[in-house]
Amino acid sequence: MLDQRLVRNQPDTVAALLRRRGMEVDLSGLQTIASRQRDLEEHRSGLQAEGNRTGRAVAALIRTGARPDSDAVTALREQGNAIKRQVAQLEQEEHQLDAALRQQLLAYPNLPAPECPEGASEADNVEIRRWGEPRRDEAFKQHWELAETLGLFETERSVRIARSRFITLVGDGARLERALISFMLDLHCGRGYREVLPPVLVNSASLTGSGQLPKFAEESFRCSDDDLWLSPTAEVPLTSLHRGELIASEALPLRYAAYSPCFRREAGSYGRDTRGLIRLHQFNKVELYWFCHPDSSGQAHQQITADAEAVLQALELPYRVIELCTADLGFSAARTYDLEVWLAGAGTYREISSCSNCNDFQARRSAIRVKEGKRNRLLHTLNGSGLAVGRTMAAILEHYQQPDGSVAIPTVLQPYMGCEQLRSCC
RNA sequence: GGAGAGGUGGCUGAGUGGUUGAAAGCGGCUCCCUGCUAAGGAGUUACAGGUGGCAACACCUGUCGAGGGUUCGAAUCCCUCCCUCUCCGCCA
Repeated sequence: MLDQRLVRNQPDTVAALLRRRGMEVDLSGLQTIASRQRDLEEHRSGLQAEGNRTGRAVAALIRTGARPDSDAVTALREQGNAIKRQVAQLEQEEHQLDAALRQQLLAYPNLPAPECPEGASEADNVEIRRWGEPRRDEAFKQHWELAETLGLFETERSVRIARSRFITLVGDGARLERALISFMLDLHCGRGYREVLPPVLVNSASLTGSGQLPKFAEESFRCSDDDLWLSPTAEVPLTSLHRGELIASEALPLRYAAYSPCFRREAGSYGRDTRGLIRLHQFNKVELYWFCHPDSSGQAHQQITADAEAVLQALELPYRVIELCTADLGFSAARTYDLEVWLAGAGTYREISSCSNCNDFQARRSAIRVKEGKRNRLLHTLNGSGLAVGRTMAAILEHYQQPDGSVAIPTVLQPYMGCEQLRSCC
């Protein structure tokens, strides 16, 4: 959520920053509401002060022996009633303004960081670095072809169970998925992250706190009887893990690694990535999440990205790091690095992780602050996939495929798999 | 799901209509004292919004689970909701 003080005092600055994201907005209406709300609050609290004085005057009179039904007391009571009526009227208007203000503020995305490269579309994203050597061979198969030979998942039968864009992993496929999850969690926990296994159903307040609501309701599956939603990413429960809290600065940074299944409607992606593990309504992900001091989130962003890269490096999968330009930033992010893994079969780099600094955007929505001496400040939050598990499996299958149709298991995964390669079993 | 109990500051826990934003204790912080340690003494210690000030800070309003209501005045009375605990039932 944007800082309403910033909107009130410097609407032009805010509008200019939103313009960098490609949004043409007129904030004058919002500013008017914010200013009126403040004026109203000032007026109302002054009246309430007067009412409080009236109440104290009654108490003083009664204490000094005046009868409760005496003229002096009656007069004060009427005065109190008159004030109360005025306050009630002002409060009603103020509540309406509060609600309108919050509703509008919640709909605006985060402001891009100054370092975020300007751009008009994803074509303007900037490649930062590459790691590893992509394997290129026209004969390479795509991961779903390999998976079919190896018997790793069921496609048609998954439609029977749920519907399209759901997958059922079986045999070595199921085992490989589980191995990847364990491996990623072990790696991150060894590097200082605390493991979390969060609820998969989350309430509306949690989705609002991390930025999915109110704008992106159509992207999530909803259990409408209960004000619960299937979480689209562990970022949602992790943000709300500390929602409403005031945290001692010595406790920061808090770093969490959470495995969770993720559920997304993928509205508007009909026909894209219809085969394989790339785009599903349900997928597994290990998510990294930081609550950090507002002065150190820039550094933290480099670190969380490096932590996600560590997974790809350990698996020896070639990838590149892309910095998203202002036009391609997610709603809550001020700055984002995407990791794109090389898919040898598809012959292309595909997003496998997104590491974002959300600065105080989610912290303001979720009221998460740090206590620093006498002062309280909103802290900063960062999130990064470490990694999307299904896409990691796809990359492994394509990168480690052998001419004989088998797939080698990366060395670090072998203890988790109990084998060195996947072969057609049946 | 049924029956009961309860939600007060960082924590424990008083408080049933009038300077109670809240006793007391613990914890934290500052200072003093004592070779060190232990112990002791004094003070201080909630959050949000707003106004003024360069600032330290001062002042106003709100907040005792949330939202309504009664009253000149509510932590305290009434209503609704949420949550926690205990017992029973059900269940992996």
